Amino acid sequence: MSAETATVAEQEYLEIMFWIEEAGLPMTGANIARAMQLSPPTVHEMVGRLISDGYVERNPDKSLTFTESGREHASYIVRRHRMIERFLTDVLDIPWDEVHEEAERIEHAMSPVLEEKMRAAIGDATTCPHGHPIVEGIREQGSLLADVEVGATVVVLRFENEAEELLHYLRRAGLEPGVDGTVESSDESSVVIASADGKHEVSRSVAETVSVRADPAPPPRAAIPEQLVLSSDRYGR
Amino acid sequence: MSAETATVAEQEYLEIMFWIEEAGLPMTGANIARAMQLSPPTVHEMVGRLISDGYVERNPDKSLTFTESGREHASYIVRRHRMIERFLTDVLDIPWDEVHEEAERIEHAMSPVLEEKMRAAIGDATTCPHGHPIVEGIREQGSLLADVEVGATVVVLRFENEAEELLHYLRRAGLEPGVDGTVESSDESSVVIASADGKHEVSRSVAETVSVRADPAPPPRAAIPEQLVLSSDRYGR
DNA sequence: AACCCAGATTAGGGACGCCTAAGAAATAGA
DNA sequence: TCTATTTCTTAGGCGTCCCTAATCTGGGTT
Repeated sequence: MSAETATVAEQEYLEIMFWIEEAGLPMTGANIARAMQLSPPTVHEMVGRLISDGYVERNPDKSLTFTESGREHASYIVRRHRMIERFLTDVLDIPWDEVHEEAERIEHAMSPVLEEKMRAAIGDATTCPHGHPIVEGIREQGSLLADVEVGATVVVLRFENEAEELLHYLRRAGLEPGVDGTVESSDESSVVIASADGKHEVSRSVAETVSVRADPAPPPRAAIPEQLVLSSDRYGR
Repeated sequence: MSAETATVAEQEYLEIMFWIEEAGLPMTGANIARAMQLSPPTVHEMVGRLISDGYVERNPDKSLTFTESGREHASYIVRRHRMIERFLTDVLDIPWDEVHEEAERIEHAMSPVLEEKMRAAIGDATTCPHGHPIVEGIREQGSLLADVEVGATVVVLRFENEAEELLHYLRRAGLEPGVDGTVESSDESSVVIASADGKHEVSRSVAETVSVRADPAPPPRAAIPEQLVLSSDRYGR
């Protein structure tokens, strides 16, 4: 219950936890450890600090919940991260599949003045280059590309997983937020979107990390898929 | 003799040491401690690391000297710092008396890609906003404003001390690199430059931290003044 | 010669963030 | 229900970077 300001490491935890919550995954130590590639004891220790700093609470079932303050902090940090990504692509012309880790590093070294100037420089952009909202409350739910039936028209909303390897793959496939077209095929191995600038094929597992606006829209998924899972012990963001 | 890359802290030491050397002050533990506002034992310990990493050597008289590699590293870091300052003023429109500390923070969090893009964004600028060279070998020696005789014409080359408080003072006085005029008066308490846009008055002690091109030029100083000293136990940069 | 001083060095800690090893608890399968 | 797997937690460490207290050293002072 102290902390004038969260440390850099604390901010990184809050950021990851916000992603986990947003993705609908259970906010647990194990999931944080996987997402951050850290050992469970390390995460356990840090979660303890986050609790004593009043950002997080432990539920009876051991899962974690943000406090009011914690969610606000986390949300602010994540939105700032996205704003920086937008700055890096729009102002500095860095490819959108390379900005996530860059933003990760510089976001903890910026003064409020620099942040303000960056915001001014990106104009009225409201999403990060991967389609996530910079401002609150404008997130369109959408559907997962993997669930859309053949023949439906789709518009790519965003990429739910920002692991750089995945983004490289998506960029090579020619997909990015805003791309629109028709689902030409969809089977166990891959999904193909046909759009004005050609066909875009991605593996089915990757299609589970791409949110789209679809018409007709598929029925909502009963259970949220583990969109973030890169492998059994590795999540992306 | 290891270190694939210097740690953030090591880089900060190398940076300060480069400034100290450039200013002609003896490179000693005591001076580093004063410049960085750290305790002598802390500095001693880190200097030990810099030595074992091959950046620095200890002379018989206890003073320090860069190795070839050390000076290269330090020079690179300092020039990158100045490039970032230029980026912050020219691209993001941050006042030049606020960019030093900002650059200090973000310079250690940038990838080579970001660095390249920043360089591209500043165009052909060759100095930082305080007049220091971004590229090697273009440093004009100049004279200290405090030494220039009344009536001489002067062009401000650079500010030798980048302590933010000093920069604020200089900015309020309307001085910045490139300003030209005539020394209107110079006494124990202050120096006044008259230029097209009005008169600029600075205290004599501050005038000892301002390098100018003067005509006629004063004779070179026998001993270099402690341009960096802010107070007995505090140096600026 | 006894002294004083700045600077260098040694000794002993501390906070933070990370780890491995190993035990405890809970959940899921068979 | 009983075991197997996963998750949580405790214990004990490590590296980096910082600190205070105290001692050592090489010059100058008086």
